[in-house]
Amino acid sequence: MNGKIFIIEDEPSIIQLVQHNLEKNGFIVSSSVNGNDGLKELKKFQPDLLLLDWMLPDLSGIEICKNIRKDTSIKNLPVIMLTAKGEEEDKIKGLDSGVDDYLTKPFSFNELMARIKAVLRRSNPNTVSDNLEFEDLVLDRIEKRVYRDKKEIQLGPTEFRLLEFFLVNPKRVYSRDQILENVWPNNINVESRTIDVHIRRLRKSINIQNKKELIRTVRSSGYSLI
Amino acid sequence: MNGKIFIIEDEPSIIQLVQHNLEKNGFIVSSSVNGNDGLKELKKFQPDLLLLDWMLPDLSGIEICKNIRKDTSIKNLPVIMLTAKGEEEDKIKGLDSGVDDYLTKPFSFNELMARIKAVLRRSNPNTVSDNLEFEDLVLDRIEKRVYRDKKEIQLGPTEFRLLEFFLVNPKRVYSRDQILENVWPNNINVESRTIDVHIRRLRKSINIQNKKELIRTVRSSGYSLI
DNA sequence: TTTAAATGTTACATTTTTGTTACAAACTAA
DNA sequence: TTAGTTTGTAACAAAAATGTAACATTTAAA
Repeated sequence: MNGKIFIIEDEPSIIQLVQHNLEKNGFIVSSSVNGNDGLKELKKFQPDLLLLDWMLPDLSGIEICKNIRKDTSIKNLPVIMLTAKGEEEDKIKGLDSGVDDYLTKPFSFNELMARIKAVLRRSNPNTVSDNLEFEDLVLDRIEKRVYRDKKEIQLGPTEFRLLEFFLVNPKRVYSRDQILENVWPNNINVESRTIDVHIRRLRKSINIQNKKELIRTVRSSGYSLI
Repeated sequence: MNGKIFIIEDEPSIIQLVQHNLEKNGFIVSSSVNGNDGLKELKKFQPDLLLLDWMLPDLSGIEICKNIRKDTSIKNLPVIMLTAKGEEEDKIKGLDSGVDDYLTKPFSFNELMARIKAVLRRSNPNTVSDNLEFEDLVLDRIEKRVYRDKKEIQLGPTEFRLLEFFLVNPKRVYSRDQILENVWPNNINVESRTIDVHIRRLRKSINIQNKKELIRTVRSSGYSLI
């Protein structure tokens, strides 16, 4: 699970509890204790979902939600409203203001988590593309493509995995053993010299004229990107 | 407000109440009192949303929902679960099975209405057109037809599901395992080699002269549209 | 400068993966 | 039923990827 969640809620204890648990679940979380600041920071933070308290010192959650639905840049932001108001008419008012889901306090974190997942599943069906980039090199894990200087490069499977591995920590130097462990299927035995050959093939593939060499050899240590 | 809603619920009094009120609100409604019939009629009816009871004489609502999420032709159908089970763990189990929202009986019609609107607001913008398109390829899910370059193409059932699956995320590369999971009926075992043959058949079918190949082979990874 | 170790480069046999065809079994509609 | 589709798999062909050996070059230390 990954994604960014923003919280607008004036009670610090709730923020703390929710934020801590969300982070434990792999989310990146930011928050604000009032409506006006919240709206501003929200736009900077670009969350995938908003947890919104109804009762706030300045704006009400309802007003905030209506604002969001009118603002083209964040119009489709999924919102879950958290509130002590459990009356039927409150729920209806809340949902009618454009909220995606509605949860009455006190709530269990597990139910909140389940609802967050349900809402994200619906609104974020296409996982965001996760590309690995370094200088003018781009590796698209979804489409399995690699570009240098915006032009596509054809790599063999091992070259691809090798490059993918390096791109996670570009400048880090990896020993041949580390490369073997991470790039080759488990329990397979190849000589360490084999790596050199694949490095050579990868070099050949990603090299283009008038561009600097991207793979650095560190004598007696291994290789890294640079 | 318009749209089609299907109800699977074994208690006639609830069906009657909900159906009547929904129709008063401009929805077209159809229903079924058990799971197996419900699933079949559902596909014919092509609703925009499903109201699903948890406890049914044959299948449970949870099972139905899981079935829906695995069936490519109705995978994205929004589901609201109606149930007497109000315990926290039930809610979580329900939401985790792929349900979009969860409402405990007894509920007011107005709250149901508000939740229906909230779910439709979220899910409908993406589902506007039931056609999947990519370049000059068009797949009509309602009429089950496929066109290339505006001319109709005849596909076998598996070819159709395969193409439908690829068209949801055209450029994404899928492994044979992923394809198997999503395109073949559940709990069926076919060899991964079988996919290759169906890919070949699909290629043959959608290929026309002077047009580029649409299916890309990514060696040791799988296939994608391109 | 000399020497040994490390790394670069190339070629090639082997293995793996994929394409293609054919065929029998399962399924469907008339 | 029967005739026609659809489906899964086997078998072989073709293509691509892989590992290793052999030799060349570079590097760093003596």
